[in-house]
Amino acid sequence: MEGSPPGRDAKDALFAALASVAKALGNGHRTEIVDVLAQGERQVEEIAGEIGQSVANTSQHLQRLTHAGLLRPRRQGTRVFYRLASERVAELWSALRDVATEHVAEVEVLAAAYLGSRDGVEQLSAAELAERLSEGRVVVLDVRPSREYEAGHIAGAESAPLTELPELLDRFPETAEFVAYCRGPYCVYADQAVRLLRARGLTARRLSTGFPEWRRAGLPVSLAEPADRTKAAVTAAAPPLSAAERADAG
Amino acid sequence: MEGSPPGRDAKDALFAALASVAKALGNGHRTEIVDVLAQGERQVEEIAGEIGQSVANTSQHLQRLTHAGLLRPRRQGTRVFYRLASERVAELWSALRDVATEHVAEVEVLAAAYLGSRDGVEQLSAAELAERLSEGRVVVLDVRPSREYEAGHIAGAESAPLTELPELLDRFPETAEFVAYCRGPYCVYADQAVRLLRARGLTARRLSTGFPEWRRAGLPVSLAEPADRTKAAVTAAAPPLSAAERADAG
DNA sequence: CAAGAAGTCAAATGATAACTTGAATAGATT
DNA sequence: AATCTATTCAAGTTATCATTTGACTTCTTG
Repeated sequence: MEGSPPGRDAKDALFAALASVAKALGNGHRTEIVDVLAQGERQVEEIAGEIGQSVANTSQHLQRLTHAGLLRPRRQGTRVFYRLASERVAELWSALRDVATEHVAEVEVLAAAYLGSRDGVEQLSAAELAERLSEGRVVVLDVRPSREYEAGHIAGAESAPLTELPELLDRFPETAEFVAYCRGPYCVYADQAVRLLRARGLTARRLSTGFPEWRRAGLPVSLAEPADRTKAAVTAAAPPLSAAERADAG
Repeated sequence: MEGSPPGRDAKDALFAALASVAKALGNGHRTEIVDVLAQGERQVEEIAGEIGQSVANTSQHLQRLTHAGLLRPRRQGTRVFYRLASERVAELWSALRDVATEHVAEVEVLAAAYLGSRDGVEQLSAAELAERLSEGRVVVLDVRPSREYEAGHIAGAESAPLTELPELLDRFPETAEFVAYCRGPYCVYADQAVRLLRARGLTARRLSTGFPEWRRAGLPVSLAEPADRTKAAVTAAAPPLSAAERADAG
């Protein structure tokens, strides 16, 4: 081997640092964490429940994500709330997910295995939904846990967590055109909601993406007051999601 | 531990598959490869030279990137040309780089160590350059190796590889406003060109990003004919970059 | 068909990652 | 101060990764 050109070590170090961010995302549990945190901040135990891992292990994953610059923790008493470091982290996650969807054939198979057959689950793009919404022609159902709805939702959407969905249906005319959405393209709630509605003979589709993508696209939303201090206190006072609520969420 | 909720394994498998793409980018040499291939296709030995690694090792990295869906190889005789699987892969790389730049403090330090002091190297955004360019007020210098210029460059730019830059300067008026660009924000060529020009008392700045970002922004470019077959033959017939040309490129 | 060139494969080694378990903080509550 | 709770730290095990070396395959050229 001939001698390395000058700057080789510095260049390697620079690119290794750039790659460190990808490394942090290079684990299924950690991508799941980012996906959850794209909906809003969470404390360690809640995240552990979402990803089905021990608290200790989850804590280590959270540390790695934090050191990689992807998360920003916030202490409050004995609790630590984690959130994405910025909106661009959510954009990075979307870009990653889209490339994987487009170029990794395996993803399609695994998505079908997780979400169930998508035969009867017709999709709708954000642009299409925005148009129909402005014409008042649809009933939009946010099927995420109610806490996520409260933190922010598509303007005009109704909160309809899956468990409560059947009882809520009386409110709407049978001829309504329903659109369900949840956390993102690989969130099961929306698929399940559409299947439930269609099984009752109603017209229903799902938004192809989720709330974070909708908001980033600059489409109309209703957000919780950005008064962080007081809002944070309220959030902390609320009970964490029950095991039933968070189990198997996507 | 209580039993896992149904769908947990399937969900883990799905997110692991999504994370596999990040894993592929989670190595400095592989991010360097992606950065190089964002300029156009290359054969294995050239890539090995660019990243300063053995051909065998480079080949393995290329395999990993390919299996992750990020690259698409093309055989031609005994040679194998690698290219990015799609434009979105380049977008993913940009998103990753931007998040790292924004949130990893270390990057700034390492960039300074690699690129040298940026005190005298003023930057210019793509939007600013586009405006000045349309008014004909600047001389735009593409300081990448000439082969990359030929594959595609900013409309109106002159090819000025660093080694030839000094001799080319006679062509331009001393009062000209120079803007240099190369592969991306962490490409050394542009910084070196700006320092060289300024040392001669000329007015020079660098484009803050690089050619791939310019093209993706939809700004005006000159591209080699997209007649892939014939063009590929021509490219293959051309000699690979010399060690001097590719050494220390960024 | 033999020789050469470009890539890939396979085995071996040292380094890093993921998860579990049990202990240690740090702030809240009594 | 003593106790409780949420989170983090530390150690240990098994698995995966990066790199080198040398052999192997495949296509081209004489």
